[in-house]
Amino acid sequence: MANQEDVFKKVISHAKEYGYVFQSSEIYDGLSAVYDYGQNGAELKKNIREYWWQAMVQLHDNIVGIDAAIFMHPTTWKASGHVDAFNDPLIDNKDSKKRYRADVLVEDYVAKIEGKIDKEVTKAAKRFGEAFDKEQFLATNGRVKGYREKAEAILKRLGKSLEKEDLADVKALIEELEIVCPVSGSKNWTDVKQFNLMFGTQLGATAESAMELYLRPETAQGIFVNFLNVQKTGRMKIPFGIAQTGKAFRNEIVARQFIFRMREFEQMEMQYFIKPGTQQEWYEAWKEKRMNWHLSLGMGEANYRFHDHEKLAHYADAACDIEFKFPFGFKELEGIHSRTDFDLGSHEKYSNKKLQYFDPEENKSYVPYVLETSIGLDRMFLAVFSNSLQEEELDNNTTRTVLKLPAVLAPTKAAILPLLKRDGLPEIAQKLFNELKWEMNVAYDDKDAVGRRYRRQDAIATPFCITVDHQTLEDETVTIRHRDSMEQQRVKLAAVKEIITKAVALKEWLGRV
RNA sequence: GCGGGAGUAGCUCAGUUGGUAGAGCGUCAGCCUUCCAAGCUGAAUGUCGCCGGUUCGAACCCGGUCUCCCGCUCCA
Repeated sequence: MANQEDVFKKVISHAKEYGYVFQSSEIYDGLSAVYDYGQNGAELKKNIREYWWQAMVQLHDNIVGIDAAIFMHPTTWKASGHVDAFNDPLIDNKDSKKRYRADVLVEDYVAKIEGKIDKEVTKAAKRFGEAFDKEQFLATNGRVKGYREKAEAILKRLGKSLEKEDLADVKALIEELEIVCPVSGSKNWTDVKQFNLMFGTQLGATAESAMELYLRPETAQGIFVNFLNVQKTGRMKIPFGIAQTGKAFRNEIVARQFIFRMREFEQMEMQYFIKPGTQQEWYEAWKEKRMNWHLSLGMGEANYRFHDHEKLAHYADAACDIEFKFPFGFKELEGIHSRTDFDLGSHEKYSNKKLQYFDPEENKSYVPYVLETSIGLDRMFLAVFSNSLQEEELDNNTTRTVLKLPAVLAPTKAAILPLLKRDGLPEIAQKLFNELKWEMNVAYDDKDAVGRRYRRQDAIATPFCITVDHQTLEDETVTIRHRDSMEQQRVKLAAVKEIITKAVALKEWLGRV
């Protein structure tokens, strides 16, 4: 596989060809950045979700899971900051084709003015030496006063226009200030357009009674608004966590790279409620825990790295990503954020409900701090899938395409194959198949030469092939053929169930780290 | 949203100066075969992304549109 682009193309076509991922509504030319999971993809996705859920909820006695609705009260998104922060006025420069946030352009301009003020101050300070009184200088110096008044007027007008959503005036402001594009140096601007990253919809059948709603842009708020419900009914004591998986929706300006950035996607999140002041230690603890979860799948330590956020979001006092080496480079897979008491505190304000925890040890109530781990299920799918797809050169000068998904995640755990379609072999194989299907997803295949059947299973990631041959008739043994090594072992027919069950068991994988 | 590239069978792709569409692999039915895709026979599958235009005639030329990939931008 020559370059990254080729690898990624192979990933996409393999995903389609073997029933993992299809483009949404393909017969109608598809829908931009929306994808469906096929018969194998749905299984893989479900298995990843379960692997996460079991690691977080089942294995932590202080973490519980919920399933909140996608629709939430509109005020939720005011409290969370999304109504303000997910609304960007954007403007393009026609010459450089660069896009900017219109408000940022203006703010940068103001910053320049402030830079001039600082310069004057520095100059004056030099001139006056010890006797320099900065406050007095700022208040009395004519030039500085002019700068300050101009800056204030600009910001005031910008704020007012944004509030009224008067985008034409924002553009007028940019033109009046003669702001130029930093790249092209031209003043050739498009109109300012408002981009709302949240999908709007309506609750209620008639227009008059309808209530404006948003499809949730993140699942986290469903946890925060249920904080007290879960804490009280579950008798939870800090520290404790609430986990959730579910769909979220973002109207991305540019949604690309297959299922990496979709408009509709699924998150797996856990919010860990802690005592204020302990966030640093929990931040470190969860970084390690989450990295271990990834490493348990055996996809190679070198494919992961931490990336600290330099610019923190409005709610966070520390944040990093776990990045994975996708076919198009290292990209964010999971976020670990110390969210402080921003969310619960904000919901307290907007709802007028006390969202606090009474700590019996401290003998007082407080708004807990929150440590969040948030992973994109679809991204995890892409990480596992793209990393597992391999083309191997074999000794006999052929290549095989094999999808080496971790066995615990594989859609089908085993295929039962009679070596020949006669001599009573299919009957034995069928019997084994009927027994195993109560335990796991298994497949039965008696078409074509057995080698070809092995390769078919390789392509869809089935980790084990159980072959019934003539020796089975004599001593009740079968062979288990391993996907990754292509090696076979002969085992008692009666032992097959236990061997496979153990090999795909949670403990076999998560228990390693 | 801008720029570049692309869209023909399930997948990968041919298709000449415009003359009514092909290959390989795969799939299906059967034969043959005691273990790693390559044996034999037969079969199915395309409004050539979509709409319109030019033409006697369009997969091919022109316009529009949709979708995908790459770059820019954005990314809680």
